[in-house]
Amino acid sequence: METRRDIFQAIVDPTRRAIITLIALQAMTPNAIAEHFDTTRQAVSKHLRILTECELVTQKQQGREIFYQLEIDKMKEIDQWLAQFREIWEARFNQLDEVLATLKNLKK
Amino acid sequence: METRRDIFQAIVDPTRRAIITLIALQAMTPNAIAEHFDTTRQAVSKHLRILTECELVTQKQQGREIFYQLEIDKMKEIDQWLAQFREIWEARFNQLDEVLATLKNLKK
DNA sequence: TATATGCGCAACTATCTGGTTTCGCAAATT
DNA sequence: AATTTGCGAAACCAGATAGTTGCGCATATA
Repeated sequence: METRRDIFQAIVDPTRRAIITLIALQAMTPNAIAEHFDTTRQAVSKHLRILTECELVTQKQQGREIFYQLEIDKMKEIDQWLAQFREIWEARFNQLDEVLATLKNLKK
Repeated sequence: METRRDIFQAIVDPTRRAIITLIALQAMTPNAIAEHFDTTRQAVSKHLRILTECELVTQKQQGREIFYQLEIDKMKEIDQWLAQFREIWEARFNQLDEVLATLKNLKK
């Protein structure tokens, strides 16, 4: 198996998804994050390391505290992967639209 | 750790993502899918089982062959999760827009 | 009927995962 | 200067993951 980190690896864990949502709007310290979960700071620290390796998160030191911040643009990579399926949704939607238009014309 | 299957679990594996893309447009048999990868049919079968458990894939028997089809609507769940971040992107885009408008007015 | 083919399931294995506890370092507080 | 606080890194562990091989069953072909 590959051991390389990618964005999908980052979001597979439910705790990690919750962390991402938590820090989406404001940077937080590991301790502050850990308070939101039933787990230790060290466990959160490990999640943050993985998120950092995926470049989904950056840190800025402030005294002895480290604030972790979401690099939200990185989330767009998932959006880009989804694009291929969105095309299919839209194609089907248009097909349905045509069917409805045809039915409408037949009624005339 | 949870053992429950969710859509994120389905897409974390690169082979599984490739399978999803492969069968997005037309249903395929395990053998046909396996031909596209450097792995055995049994391994593909295991992936298909996981995808089925996630309700991302359905099967239809045709003689001794089983065709696996993507339930593309299920992919929308990822899209829904992404929506919260898309809101942030758009909010920032609008902020930028305002800044540009302000600059424009100052020039007048 | 005998043989081919397509398939899922079970057993086994190496590796990855997410968690814990323990530790040491640096910054803040006393 | 001594203690407390915030943090990451390392060692360890149970469980999950993705792959393999071997098997039995059902359908198609000879």
